[in-house]
Amino acid sequence: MTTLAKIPEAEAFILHWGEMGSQWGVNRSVAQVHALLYLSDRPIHAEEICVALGLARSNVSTALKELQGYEIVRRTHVKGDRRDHFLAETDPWDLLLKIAAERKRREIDPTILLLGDLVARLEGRKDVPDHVRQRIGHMHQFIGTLTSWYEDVRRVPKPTLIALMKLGAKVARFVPSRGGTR
Amino acid sequence: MTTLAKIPEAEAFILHWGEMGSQWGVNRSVAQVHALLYLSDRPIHAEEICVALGLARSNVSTALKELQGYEIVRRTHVKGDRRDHFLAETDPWDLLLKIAAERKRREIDPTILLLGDLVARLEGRKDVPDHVRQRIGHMHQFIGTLTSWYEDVRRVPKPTLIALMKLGAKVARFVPSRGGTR
DNA sequence: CGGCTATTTCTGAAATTACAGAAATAGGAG
DNA sequence: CTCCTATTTCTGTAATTTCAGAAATAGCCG
Repeated sequence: MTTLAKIPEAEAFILHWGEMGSQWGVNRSVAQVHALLYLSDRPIHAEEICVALGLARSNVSTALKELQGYEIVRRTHVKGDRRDHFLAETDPWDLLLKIAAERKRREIDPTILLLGDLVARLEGRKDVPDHVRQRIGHMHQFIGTLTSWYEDVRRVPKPTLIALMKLGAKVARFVPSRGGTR
Repeated sequence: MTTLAKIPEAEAFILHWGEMGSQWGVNRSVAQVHALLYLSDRPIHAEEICVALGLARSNVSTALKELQGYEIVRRTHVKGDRRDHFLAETDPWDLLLKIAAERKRREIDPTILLLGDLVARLEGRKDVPDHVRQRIGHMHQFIGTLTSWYEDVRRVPKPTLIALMKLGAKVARFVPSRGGTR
């Protein structure tokens, strides 16, 4: 199988994945390289990725480093070939968790730090309208709540998590003294 | 209060919000306009936004249209002034739900359609490796599961949702025949 | 240690995106 | 209906980002 990008359906998947990436702040090439590896059942070396996607070697190199930063792609070696080969995470659930973890680290954590700092600086200031202090405070709290919820659920074993998702709104029944799904 | 962007803390918030936006695929100016309105306790007209943020009138116009598309900013009118004024959603939770709804509509729904189409085209094809069909199928299913979970929980009343979040991993206790949080 | 290949970093060019100002349009007031 | 102001759309320019190829580095093998 040397022709992944020659299968029109695989190509469509890869291109769409690239577009999705760029709409969510991930470099298009990075997303395409990921999609290619996701569809591959064997480790691929950088040069092959270049050919398959029509990207420059340098960009593929950067993309691979980025994907390894997310821990959704890892290096392996193929016997008798000293080039690095690359392999992607294939479980979509793991993929989501890994991406979430890294984006939290890169973007959410610094945001919480900044907002915390702003809240501290605004404390007891007479020259700043109350509602400004309050709204920055609310946002800080909200993101903090979401984040600790995330930290909580990411430790739940995957099968339990999947079971919970399938329950969907039914979990609302277990909220003390509440009716449930309206 | 005509000096929101003159408060260094407010300015820092607005600038950071803009950066966050661009990391998540939202135009920086759009995010900044939103941040300004979020911090304001009164409706603001377009010209004032331009001055406060140093953006071109045209970009502010585009940004406002975009924010109204997300339904997180709405037009109002101030007595004795025939210019449009704008006001932002102030509840972070509503904000998140509105943004999620719109991004689902714009990006996730089309993705599910595409993947569904690819899955259909790959059905029973002998010239495509099994694992390609399977992986596209898995991704299709996964995104579908996430989406129906989302459709489920977005109907849950906000207070219940907040209570559920605070429960965090404890909800795992209610998953039938599972131990819970490990 | 010298040659060879793989990989990463650097640099200028190409493409994309954001922008300001001008022009066009819309819509109320008189 | 005409004038006047607000708003949106259009257009050329500026800034940013992406990219390919070149140069530099690293690391094996004989």
